Amino acid sequence: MPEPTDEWTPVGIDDLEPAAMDAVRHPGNAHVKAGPGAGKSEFLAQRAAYLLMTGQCAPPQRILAISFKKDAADNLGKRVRTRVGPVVGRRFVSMTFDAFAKSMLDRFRLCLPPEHRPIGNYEWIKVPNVRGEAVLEAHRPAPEVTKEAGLDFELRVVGPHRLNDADRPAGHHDEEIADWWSRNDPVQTGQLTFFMINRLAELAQRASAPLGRAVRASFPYVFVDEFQDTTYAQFDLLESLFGGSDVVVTAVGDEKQRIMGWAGARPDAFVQFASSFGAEAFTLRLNRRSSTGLVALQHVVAVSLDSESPAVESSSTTTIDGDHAWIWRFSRRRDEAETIAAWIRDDVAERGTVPGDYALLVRQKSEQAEGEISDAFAEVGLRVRNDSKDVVPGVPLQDLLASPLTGVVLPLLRLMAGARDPGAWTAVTEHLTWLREVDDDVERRQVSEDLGRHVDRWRQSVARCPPNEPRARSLVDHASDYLGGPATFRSIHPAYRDKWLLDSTVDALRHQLGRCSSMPTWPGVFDHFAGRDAVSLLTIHKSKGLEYDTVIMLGLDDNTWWSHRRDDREGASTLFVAISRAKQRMLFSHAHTRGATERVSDLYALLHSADVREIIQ
DNA sequence: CGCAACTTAGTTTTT
DNA sequence: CTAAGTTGCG
Repeated sequence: MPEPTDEWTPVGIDDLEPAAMDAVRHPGNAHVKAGPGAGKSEFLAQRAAYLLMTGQCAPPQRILAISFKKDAADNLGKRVRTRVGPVVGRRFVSMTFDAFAKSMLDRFRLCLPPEHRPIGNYEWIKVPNVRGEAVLEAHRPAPEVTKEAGLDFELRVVGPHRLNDADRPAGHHDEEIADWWSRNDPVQTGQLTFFMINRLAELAQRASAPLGRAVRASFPYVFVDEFQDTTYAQFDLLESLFGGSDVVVTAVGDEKQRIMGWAGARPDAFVQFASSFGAEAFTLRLNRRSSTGLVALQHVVAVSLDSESPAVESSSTTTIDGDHAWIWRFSRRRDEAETIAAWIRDDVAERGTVPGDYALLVRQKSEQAEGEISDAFAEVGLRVRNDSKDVVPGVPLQDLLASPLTGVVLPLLRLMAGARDPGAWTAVTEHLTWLREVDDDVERRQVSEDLGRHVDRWRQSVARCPPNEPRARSLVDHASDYLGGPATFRSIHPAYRDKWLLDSTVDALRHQLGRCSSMPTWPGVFDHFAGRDAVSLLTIHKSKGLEYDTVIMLGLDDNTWWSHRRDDREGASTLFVAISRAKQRMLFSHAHTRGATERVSDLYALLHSADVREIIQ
């Protein structure tokens, strides 16, 4: 392996802050603490570029990048490909934790001892067949702890424990845990939850040393994003596979953004990682996203979460006049929706922004919020787009837009519609040069010319017909054929080896483009599809990792925050995630008919202490 | 059968 | 907390 080199410079960007530069070149395990806007994905992309392009990670070795959500995994893969190109980019494998665990189980199922070996075509189920009540009833005469009942039993009681762990000291829940596994026996039922898949994957690699060696040999470098949200099962899988080995693990995250505790995230993931992987700590201190005023607001909330929270410097410029944050008080929800809609309309007109620069964040039930506000928005000519809604079953719009398929089909369609878009041109030619295994300039020019001819021919024909649904749908097939068809996508993107995912994504693309075909012009159809013409509506959880010019948080009230307790750190973290999505402006909206502000008064106090003023309508 | 009383999920991942 | 679903009584 080549020695780490000092001569390397970042690819495609001007520079990285010194701590990021050090972490990029760090030869061992590292945990990188990066607050909002610190450029986590750029850091990971640069580290990937460094490892892949300096030969530290030489073919056929690959980098494994693990994220929690599909859109995050896709976006990271995309970022790396823009930095290292599509050919080298193929050695960067970006997938979700669950997809990784599932691929391990599917490949190495036969390594499991027979009593734990599920059938090959097992079925994935959302919740276990036998819930906690049945187990508790059998083992505790009077089940006193209701918190552990129901679905929480899998999460909280069984969750932290490895399967068949001989080294584990005996504990008082052992019999209950064994009972839960036997009642939900995947061998008998052929039905597995993702938790079970994770635990079985971990057991499979523990049961077979060659399995672990095979994975470690192909992936000498591993990235884990959003590490603060790692569950016990996920942590154990990482530790069993990579702990104490030659594999270099880079964990990135921000403890202040840990908002998945209720879903089983272990609160001490970073501390555990530091101790069992001997990881060195790096802290990024720049915020490239938010203006100085918003960074100051974020810092107040950050300090309430962690009194040692370091000062962060903003490297973004302020583009607005007046307040960067305020609390808006309304009596009725209708007033709230109408005032916000009119305000966005005026702000767009005044500042030359687009509706896509604005996001409405809710804590839960985005569909319900959509029903409550979309009429008021329509009245001022604004559309609201619910990113979490499924386009076709299993494919939310958020995932469709981030998908690699959309990433190349949409640029091609834009070119066909007559766009002069260098970014779109690059995306398509890179796909084609990879597809045709082109590596010299003459052939590259031929690919370009062929694309030019093709795009022209299309402009002469279909582009002259007005958009309608059948035309829009057939365009997707046409573009996909020109790009090499489904087989190509399957060979380029490991995720599409799953036939269901590829088929559903193509279907979703057809469907969504069909829906957008009511626009009068083709460029209009594609803009509408990309969603820049609509205000986004999403939950705070789904907004993690995203950014908007202006963020409006709806419903900071007792009813929406029913589970909030004073000084609950997860509540403050949720607020922190919401606030830190905003680049220029952060608004908090409260409608009195939705609930009081007693229970959440500590959160209001926090905002007041950061000099956020109230405007009473 | 119909209604009242009671319980549970909500914020995520995943085919 | 609310909304939706389940149980059980008359």
